[in-house]
Amino acid sequence: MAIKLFIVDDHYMVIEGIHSLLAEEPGVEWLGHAGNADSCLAFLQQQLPDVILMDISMPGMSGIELCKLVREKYPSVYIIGLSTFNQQSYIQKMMDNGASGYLLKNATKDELVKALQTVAAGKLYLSDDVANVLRNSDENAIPVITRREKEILELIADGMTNGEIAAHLFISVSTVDTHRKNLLAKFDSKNIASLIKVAMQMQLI
Amino acid sequence: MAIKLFIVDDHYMVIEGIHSLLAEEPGVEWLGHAGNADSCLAFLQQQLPDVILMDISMPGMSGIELCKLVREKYPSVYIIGLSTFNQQSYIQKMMDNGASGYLLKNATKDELVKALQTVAAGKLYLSDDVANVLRNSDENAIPVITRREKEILELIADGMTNGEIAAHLFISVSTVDTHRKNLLAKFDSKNIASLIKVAMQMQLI
DNA sequence: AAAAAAATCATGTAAAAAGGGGAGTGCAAC
DNA sequence: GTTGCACTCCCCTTTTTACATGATTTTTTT
Repeated sequence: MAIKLFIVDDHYMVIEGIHSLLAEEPGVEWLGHAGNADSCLAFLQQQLPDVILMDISMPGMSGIELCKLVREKYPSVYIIGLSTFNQQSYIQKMMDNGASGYLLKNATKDELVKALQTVAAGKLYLSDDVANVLRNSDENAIPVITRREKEILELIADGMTNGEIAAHLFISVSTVDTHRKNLLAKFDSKNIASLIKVAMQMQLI
Repeated sequence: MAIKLFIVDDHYMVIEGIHSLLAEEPGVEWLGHAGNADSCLAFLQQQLPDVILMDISMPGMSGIELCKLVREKYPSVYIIGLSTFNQQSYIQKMMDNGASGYLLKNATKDELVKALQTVAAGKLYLSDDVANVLRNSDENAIPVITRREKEILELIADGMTNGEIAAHLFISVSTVDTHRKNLLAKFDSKNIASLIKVAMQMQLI
């Protein structure tokens, strides 16, 4: 039986490219595409594909969030993340949210077909590039930070001092200082400059 | 006469998408594609297209640099920048380096064709989205920083203190402090945290 | 209900950055 | 041949951060 495929990507050229690549492929049935999360969710109420190819960066709700939502509502639908760069932060979040695979947009037709078949069979598919990034993720693992810490991290990045943040959140300067210290420790940074740099590289800001 | 088109993009799916979109288009002649800057330059020694669609982010030499090189060597070849996001930093650099247009990868077929025709006629093409980003670039203009300032900015982002930077560059702490102050002024930031954030958003680090 | 994690607050010292000023040198463009 | 710019250096004051150490309360998880 053919694999029923749906695509969510806001880049028309990519959709057209995949469509064209798979047009001659007998084992794949093209159900359609969506340009954003809402269209995708609307489509799923009508019809369920076997596999969704999902871009991680989209306007509005990101693929990361959409992936979680879809997997909760429709556990039978497998998801393959799709993006241009292999940053561990993205891949990690996508896999944590229930994706079954991850493809880079420079993948070949063979990789694409293999990924679809592997994932449709209920297995995980990661290209070599992507797997390597995840393998080295021990050293570059994204620190687990709390809601409050993230909130304060963002205020710091906006240029606010401890005093300003304290006033803004109606808490004491000491508390802000503690959060700041915990952030530095979690990111293994010795000052705010490198903290901000690393946090931004990890897409946390 | 048909527009002779060449594409440089490391994303196979995008090349395939554009190829598919333009397959039925009579006014466009598909010369081929390259996956990186070197292949592109090699191709140009054999044959000159009228227009190159060029991805700005590629492994090895970026589209920004390649654009400059191609325009210097082959002024008759017009270039359209191509990327997934419309960040003023990218667009600006591309246009500064002689590009004749800029397309987002979510462009429609109509936009694509129009861009090709406009650019092939020697005019500039910017989609509305892109033009708006450039129009608002007065407020968000990228500060002009000197070589030394950039060097010091990067060391700051790596977590070094003024003293450490001074020792590293064999200059006095006062000098580093001056550069630091000038950086804060140029970026209109009141502390290093926001400086690093803004500089990273502008792709300067 | 107990255990674990998160959020809150405090005191104190030392180090670094922010903010203000002024000033000399070398180099390239006009 | 002077104007402008980049780079260099110094002094001073105030503010903010970094580091150490300890503790209470609230929330979440098991």
